[in-house]
Order: sequence, then structure tokens, then C-alpha cells
Amino acid sequence: MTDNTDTLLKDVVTRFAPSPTGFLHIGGARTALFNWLFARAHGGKFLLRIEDTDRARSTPEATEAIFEGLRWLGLEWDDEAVSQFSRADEHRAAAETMLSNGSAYRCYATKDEISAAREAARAEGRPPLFQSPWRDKGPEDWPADTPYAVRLKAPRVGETAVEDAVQGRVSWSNAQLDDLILLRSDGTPTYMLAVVVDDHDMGVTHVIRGDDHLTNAARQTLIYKALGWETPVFAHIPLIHGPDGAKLSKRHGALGVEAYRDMGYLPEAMRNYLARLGWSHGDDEFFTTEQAIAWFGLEAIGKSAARFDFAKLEHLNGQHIRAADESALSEQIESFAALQNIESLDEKQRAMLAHAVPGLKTRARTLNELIDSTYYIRADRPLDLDSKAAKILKPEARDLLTKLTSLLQNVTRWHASELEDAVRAFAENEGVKLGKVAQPLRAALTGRAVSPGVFDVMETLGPEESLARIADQAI
RNA sequence: GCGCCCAUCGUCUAGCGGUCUAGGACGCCGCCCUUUCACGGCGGAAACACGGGUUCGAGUCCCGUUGGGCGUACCA
Repeated sequence: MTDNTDTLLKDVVTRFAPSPTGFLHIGGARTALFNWLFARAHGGKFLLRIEDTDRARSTPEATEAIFEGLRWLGLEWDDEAVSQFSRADEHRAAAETMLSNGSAYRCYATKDEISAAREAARAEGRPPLFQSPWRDKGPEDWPADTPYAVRLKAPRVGETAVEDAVQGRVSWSNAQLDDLILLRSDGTPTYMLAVVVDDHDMGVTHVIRGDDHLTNAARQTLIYKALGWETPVFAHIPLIHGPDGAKLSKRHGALGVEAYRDMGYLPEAMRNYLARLGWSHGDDEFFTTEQAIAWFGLEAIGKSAARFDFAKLEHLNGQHIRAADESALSEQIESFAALQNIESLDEKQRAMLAHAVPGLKTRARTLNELIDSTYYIRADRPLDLDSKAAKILKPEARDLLTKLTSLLQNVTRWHASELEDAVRAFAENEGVKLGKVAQPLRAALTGRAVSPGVFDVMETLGPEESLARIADQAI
């Protein structure tokens, strides 16, 4: 049983259609996630289409970055990714159909004429539309050997409405919608045409995208009508803004998803955080991807833009780190370290890591912090002490360590609890607080003033290494 | 300019006319736990943008104002 009221939807097909002009940014990732979640929630398909019709700006590197970003996020798409550019023939054929059924026409207007008309309209406070004089012309009027664009013959009266699954019914007076270009004068299809033809041919049932496309939905509805096709369900989701409420810019969140990977965020945490941005399921904040799939529905998507908040992402990431399976987390730590060109662990250290992970993971919010906290495992003797650790190891502290050594050598079972008993007894004997000996121990053992419990650290390190490190600092 | 959309704590949000002296989460503050740092637990400060309606009753419906966002290309 799920919360989805529309589970009976058959054969759901969603798609993510980025243009390969840069990395996969956070807004795109969220759009992809919603499409993926919706498809998975209904047992449908999640398709990927690369909108590469702008040849000048599209690059194969960007396409690869999008693939990689999606894979890292765990948003596997079904079927092969479609290149929109490769479908230009189909787009042109659709334009021909419209030309022949009278819903499109040849327009010979020049760029200058068009912009002059728009300027004039704007100056008079009218909608800045270009009303082509070629709209009602016939073959007898067409100039010979002159390139022309193909325009949609959009209705000039009445209104066009979009029944949007998240925005509700939104309508425009047709006087606001102009005769958009279908085919450029060089014969190449425009985005507006290509999207409609591709979504139709790919069998897309639900178009879930950013609400910056809302007006396009109205324009595209006109094209669907001209072609005699049924429109898909539209769902325009609110945009993500930067922390200052303005558009995401490079300064804050407009980073590629690989940047988040490099900052040490877990894919499952990203999915959780991104899903929660604009969508909600009651008071649930922390959830698994399986739960998100079970709960996801278009009706629970809000209408207002959300700001990206790193602090909350970090908190959620910490929660996912804590919830992560420990052996899987150990592997993630190692591959993340490799990514950062950190020397890989030897067998002994790997065993230590496995032993230490439970104590480490409650202390880290990112993989970076986790790696940092493994310093004492990867460090070679003698350890580099950070400034706080050096401060702790005053002469009297070193003196205590020296006294402690023989006692430690006699501990029969090298386990945290026995070690704790021994050290506590020692502190009591010396008439000092436990902290007076625990802190120097920590500094000697880890080179830091902060670490998991010292007795756990000693257990992880084992007697030989522990005693050696203590000896390094003892007097 | 024209069109469209949005508006609950600093942030993400719950709320779908009465159960709201507005709930949760992040962040912040305090206390507890404690060998450090975290984790965890407990408590606190913190919001219905404003003005009109409608209604017995409005955070919830309507209108306006203000603020913000998006669109307005032979880009996608």
C-alpha cells in the first residue's frame, strides 16, 4: 500500500532531457530524481534524452558529465539515451505535416523586421509579439531562392490552457502566444518542435520539468494540437534558488553533482535531500530511497521555490553515514580516498579501519571528515602531532604516559573494557582525573586532541602499535 | 513593458474552514550524558508578508497591495 492515489496509471514513461552545455547541476539533478522516482513508483520507464540541437554549445564532454552525474546519483535510465540532434529528420517531417495541413507557414521575414516589430510593440505596452505578414500568404507570394523559416500558425483568439499536475490549471490568452518558429531558415528544427515530436515518439506520458518551462507547455500544447496528438501530463516543479533567494549561481549551489561527490556527500543523502526540496511526505525528513519511491507522488509537490541549504544537506549526510552498512562504508571510504589520491591501506590498516568504522561514523558528516578521522590508522610512526595534541603532551603528561606503560604491558586481554579498567585504576592511584591521562593517551595514539574513545582506539591499534606510539611520546 | 507563477519560524516544510495559544526538521542557545569530539536525550528563542472581504468561524476561500521568481530568441 502506498500513498499514491494514481497507482493504477499504466505504462508510465518519464524522461529527463538536459542540454549538454555544462555539467549536471543541482536543479537538473532534482528534476531527474523526480522523474526517476515517479517512474519507479509506477513501475514505468525513465528515459534520457540529450537535447543537443544547439550544435555550437553542445559538447560530448558535457554529455559524459551528465551520464556520470546520473550514474553517481544512482538514477539509472532505461533504454539507450536519445540524441535529439539525430532525430532532425523526424522533426522536419512533423513540420512538413503542419505545413501541409495548414497549421504552419513559410515566413520570409528578416531578423531586423522581427526585432523592430517587437520593439514597437513593447514601446506601446502591447505583448511583444511578432505578427508575421507571411502568415496568410500563399505559394504565389513566395520569393524565389530566398531562405524561409517555418512558423506555427497559432490561434489569435481564445485561450490556451495547461492542466498542470502541480501548478493546477494555467491559461494564457492566445493573443500572448506568438507564431513560434518550428524550422529555422537553415532547415534545422527548434527546441519547441523537437521536444514535442520526441516526447510523442518516445511515448512520454508525464513531462516533469522545471517551472521555467511553464509557458513553453502552452506553446507546445499548440503544436500537439496542430499535429493532432494528445498532450502528456505536465508537471512543472518549482525551481531551486541559492541561499540568498536568487537564482542559483556559481557562487553558491550551481555546482555539478560531481562537486558534491567530491565534497564527500553520499548519493543516498543527496537523493534524500533533493527529494525533500519541494516535495514532502508529512514530517518525514530522513528516509531511504525505497521509502521515497513508495511515497512519491506529484500531488505532494509544492508550488514555491526552495532555497538550497548546505547545513541541512550535511546533517542528512551525517545521518546516512551513520545508517550506512559498515562494510559498505569502509569500501566507500577507501574509494573516496583513492579519488583524492590518498595512499591506499595495507592489509593491517584495512582491518583496523573495519574495526574503527563504528566509532568513526557517528563523528562525521561527510566522507571528507571520515577520511580525516582515519589519520591515526594510516599514520606512520612517529606521528605528526597537530598543535592541540602537542599542547596536551606537556612534560608532566609524558611523565604519566611513561608510568602508564608498564601497567599497560601487563594487560592480559587487549580489549577496550580491560584497558579502561586499567587506566582508571592508574588514574585513581595517581590521584588525577581520568581526563589527565586519557587526553595525553589520545594525543600520543592519534596525534590529535579529538578522536573516538581512547580505549577503542587502543583496541583498534592493537597492543604492539599502541605501546610503540605511547613510547614515542613518553619520556 | 507584457504575461504567468509563488508567499507559514533564518532555511526546508506540515497544515487541504473549527482539533492552530500553528507541528516537525536543519541551524542557533541552554542543560544532561561524557576521557576529547561527536552521537544521543531534554528544554528554549524563532513564522501564518500587508490590507480588504466571504463565513458563526480563515494560516486555510476570494480580491487587492507589496515582495520574490520565471518567461518573453531563427537558445534549450
